[in-house]
Parts: sequence; C-alpha cells; structure tokens
Amino acid sequence: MIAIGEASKRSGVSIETIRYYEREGIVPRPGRAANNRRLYTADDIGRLHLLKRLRDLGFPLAEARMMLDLSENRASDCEAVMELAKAHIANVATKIAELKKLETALKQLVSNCSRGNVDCPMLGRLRTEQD
Amino acid sequence: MIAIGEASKRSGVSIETIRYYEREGIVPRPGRAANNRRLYTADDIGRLHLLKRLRDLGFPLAEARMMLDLSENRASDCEAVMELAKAHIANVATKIAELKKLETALKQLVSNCSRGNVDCPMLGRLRTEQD
DNA sequence: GCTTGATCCTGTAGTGACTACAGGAGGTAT
DNA sequence: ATACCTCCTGTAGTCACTACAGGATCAAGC
Repeated sequence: MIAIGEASKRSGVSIETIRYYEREGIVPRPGRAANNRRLYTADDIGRLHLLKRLRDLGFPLAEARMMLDLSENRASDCEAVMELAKAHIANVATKIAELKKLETALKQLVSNCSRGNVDCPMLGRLRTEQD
Repeated sequence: MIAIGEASKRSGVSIETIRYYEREGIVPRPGRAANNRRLYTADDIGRLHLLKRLRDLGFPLAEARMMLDLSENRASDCEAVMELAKAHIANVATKIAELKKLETALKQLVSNCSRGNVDCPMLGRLRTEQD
C-alpha cells in the first residue's frame, strides 16, 4: 500500500493525472488511510501503468479506457481489443506518412531559403503556392 | 471583396476558425460591408492561406503567427524564419521516430495476440512489461 | 516540543486550437 | 410570401491534462 507520490513514480503517471483519472472514473477510487490519503495497491499501479502505455501509444483516453475495461475481465474480448489496435495502427501509419511529407516540405523550404536572399522567399512561396 | 464563406473555401480555413483568428488578433480585422458582413481582399486570403499551410506543417499557432508577422515586412528577417523552421524540422524528425517505434510495438502486440488465445495476452503484456 | 520542508488534500481555473451551438438579421430563389 | 441559405455575436464545450490556491499532515533535525 503506497501513497500517490510513489504510485506516480512507479506508474509513470503524474500525481495530478492520477487524481484526474480518478475524478473521471477511469480508474476505481483507491483505498484511503486514516489520514485521508490515497493508498494504492500493486493492482492499482498496474492499471495506471497500462493506461500510461496505451496513452503513450497514442490511443485516445476513451479508447485506452475501453481497453483497460476489457482487460479487467479475465476472459476478455480479445477481438474487440484487436479491432481497436488495428484501427489505431492504420492511424499511426497515416500520421507517419503525413509527417514525412511535411519533413520533406520543410527541408526544401529551408534549403531554398538559405541562398543569401534578402526577402525570405520561403514564406512568399507558402503564401501563394497551390497544394 | 468576398464574404467569409468564400474566403473560407479559398483559404481552406473554416469560417469559425477565421473568426477565431480575428478575435485573437492573429489576422487583422477585415473590412465590413454596409450590412456588417466581413469582406476579404486577396491579401486577406493570402494571409489565411499562409496560416493554414503553416498550421498543416505542424507549427503551433504562436509560431505560425510569428512567421506571418515576419512575412509582412518586405525585408523580413529571413534568419528568424529559418531558425523557427529548423527547430521545427528537428521536432518533426523526433515525432516520426517515435511514431515508428510505436507502430512496431503495436504490430507486435497484434501479431502476438492473434494466435487464438482466449485471454488476450496483449493487454497483460502491456500491463506488466517494462519500458 | 518546535521548526522546516516535503507530501498530501480539495476545488477551481487555465491551456491550445479550435468547434458547436443559440438566437437572430439579412439575402436569394421560387 | 415562403423557404432556405449565409452571415452576425456571444458563449460554452472539447481533449487531456496542468497549474494553482489554500490548507492539512507527516518525517527529520535541533
């Protein structure tokens, strides 16, 4: 049974965010000590840690929450989890592709710009260029 | 001189967002017709279009705004624009790298999970795994 | 016993960058 | 005249936190 500060360190979720998850009902309310301080079990930490990882993987909180809920049932619906994960992989792939295009565009802009021009053609080009 | 709906179509910035930019002082207040409707010039559209492109490139609004301001001076400070752009390229590269790691992780999870397991080991693994 | 400083509590407000109304006025086509 | 569309202002909601304010409690050193 550990306090919120230590729970934060072990799970990687900030103290404020832990309390936020509790307020939002994303994690169950933990036990309390006589002095009203929250007390966390290893299970609680596990839940927070899973949430952290899912959020880091870019799942929106609502989806992370669903997956957490799914994981609570022992005979959990693997299919449902898979569906969410697969959809998310597609999202991520799209994002990577977009960012790569973006990176190329930015590099081009910068290299064009660095030719000793007075008038920074970079912004002018962005302003008038078609997509 | 065109109305906000057409300005939105031409610049790619939504009507609500155009008004938001005006409220926030990011673009100058446009002229008004006798009936109080906003009227946009080609210049105004240019500004909105530049903003749109910078935002699409992932610049935070504050930076996009700075770059827009820089572009308003004819002898604009190319160096300053370059600095912003270069810093941003580094950010983008980092983001791409992170997303790629994420994609790999997700794919691994899904492929492990699809082996006819009842207990969806995916979430269990995420829950206990170390980074 | 007392002080200092860390940790915790609740509750509220702020962030970024929009987005979505509500409620009304003005314009256009039949 | 009747619809229906576009526009207006102003306010509130979104997501996922984050940052206080103002106070209580605890652990360690003197």
